[in-house]
Amino acid sequence: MSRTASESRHAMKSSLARMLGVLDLFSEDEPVWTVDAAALQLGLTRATAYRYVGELCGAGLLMRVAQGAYSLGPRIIELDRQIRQRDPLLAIGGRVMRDLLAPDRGQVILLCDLFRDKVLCTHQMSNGASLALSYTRGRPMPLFRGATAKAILAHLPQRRLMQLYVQNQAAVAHAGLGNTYDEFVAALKPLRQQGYVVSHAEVDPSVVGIGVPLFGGGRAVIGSLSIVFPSERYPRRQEAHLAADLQRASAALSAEIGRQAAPPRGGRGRAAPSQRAKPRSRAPA
Amino acid sequence: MSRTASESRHAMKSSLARMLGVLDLFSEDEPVWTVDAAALQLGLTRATAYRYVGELCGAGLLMRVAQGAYSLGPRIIELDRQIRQRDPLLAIGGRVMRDLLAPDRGQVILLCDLFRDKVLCTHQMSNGASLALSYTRGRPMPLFRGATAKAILAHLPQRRLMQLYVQNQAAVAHAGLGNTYDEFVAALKPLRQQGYVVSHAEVDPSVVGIGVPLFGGGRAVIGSLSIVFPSERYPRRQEAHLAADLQRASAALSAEIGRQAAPPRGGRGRAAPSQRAKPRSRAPA
DNA sequence: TTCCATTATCCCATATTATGAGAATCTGCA
DNA sequence: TGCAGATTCTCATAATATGGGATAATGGAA
Repeated sequence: MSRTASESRHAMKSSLARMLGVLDLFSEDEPVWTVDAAALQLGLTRATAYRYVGELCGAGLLMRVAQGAYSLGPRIIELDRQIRQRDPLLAIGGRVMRDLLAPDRGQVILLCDLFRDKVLCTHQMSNGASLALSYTRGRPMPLFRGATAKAILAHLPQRRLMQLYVQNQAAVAHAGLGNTYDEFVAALKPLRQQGYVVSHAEVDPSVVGIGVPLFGGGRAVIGSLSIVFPSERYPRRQEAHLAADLQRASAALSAEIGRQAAPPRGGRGRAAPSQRAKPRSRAPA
Repeated sequence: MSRTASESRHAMKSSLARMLGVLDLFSEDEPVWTVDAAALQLGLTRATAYRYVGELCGAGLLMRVAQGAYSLGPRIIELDRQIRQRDPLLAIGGRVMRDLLAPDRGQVILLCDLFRDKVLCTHQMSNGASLALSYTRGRPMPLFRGATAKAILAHLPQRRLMQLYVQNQAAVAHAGLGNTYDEFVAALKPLRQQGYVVSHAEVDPSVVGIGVPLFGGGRAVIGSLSIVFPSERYPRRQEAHLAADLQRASAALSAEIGRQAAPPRGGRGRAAPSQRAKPRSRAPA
């Protein structure tokens, strides 16, 4: 493992990753940054920090709101719209999600992604102005509480579970998922086998949720699909039915997604990438 | 200008920019991409394309939805929420925007950014379910039609106007802003001098809008603030009043933003970056 | 199950390109 | 008008991104 003499400074992330790290600085507490502050925080040179910020501004991911003041940029909003409009999951899942709203009992349908050891709600659907949930679009939630989260958790591969456990021992215990790794795994097993998870007021009081995992491509979980009721209107009798509906929806989603990916073939297959004639004008150098 | 022997391939954009270019591929028509297709489209090697996509997935800006299928990722949704929650413009402008909704006439308040020769609506505020506008949050709109757009256009620096003109001669003419550059500039002058722009059904039929520019830091326009009415409820009498209100709001916004940026000083100044004690754990190297 | 077409990762020498230090310039507020 | 801070430049150097192709994983079909 002889590394000539580099290390010392950067945690050997590629410069690409280092630059994207700038985006992580912008939090609810500190939504506006100075280039110098960012440089300091990330251990970058002033020059480099200016270069990064410059690039990111050029891409619209950052924006200069005033002299020495940068914040997240408009491109993010544009990209978000692109997702709302054409996210493949939503495109496919839209119908099935709407179907689940059928008998209106104040329920909300959530489509969530697994992201960085967190659950992130990416799409939300309801009949009207509905119950105030902690799960808001775009808000990362912990992976250990609530049906939405556990539906994912229960299907994570061993390796990942182990990592998660050692890094979140306290949270796991606090969520009642066991005081040892073995207990943790044992607690998840029935959830995985059952194929769906029901939770009562684990995240928000007076809220009941049913969640099922969502598989992308092969076997890997990429998120979950769940339905959430205000507990006083929760149709307990139909729990199994609802769960089955969710599972069916999830399966349809996974299948369809697999199909979307398919057609690199030249035939009639359409959908995917399909490099059009490429008329983009580029300086021919 | 001797450049040893590089050029030929990349349009001499930094690798950072090249990588971010991947994000631009995802459009409404093609929301899912194969790595190979992306490589082809952008003129990248397979290896490099995989590296870029890998990085972007790591940052959550992209996501692998299935084998060989990538789409925009959840981090974008998270960042968008961060903006909705804490965008400095919105944070400051929230109150003034709300005030403008006071006598409910079905109006909508728009906060837009200038972005890449387009107007991009970043925040939208209304009383209830309201008129269907072409201006949707995150949708880029042309710079030549509508009060929202022209309010920005009228205050762009000469250089920028010239560029814009040569690249959009047809659009300018079609918008009735002149058939020569001089006419174009002449058409904008009164709008700039008046300080606000009123438009009738220029973007959507039966819609009237009043827009004022928004200045960031120094003199540069960074966006616009506008109010939009269904034309049958438009209070023509109060046009001047409304415009003045908007201008006041805009001025307040600009001023406050300038303040936000200020306090790199150690004193009582708070707000901005303020590198806190920095307890973040980093390998001390 | 086995096979096949793709997708994805690895490897490593090389050159491209990002980097850092500080001077020079610009900016906007007082 | 002046000044402090913000931003851009310059350039030599080292770091590291690149590319080509071999290799390994993957998932669907037979």
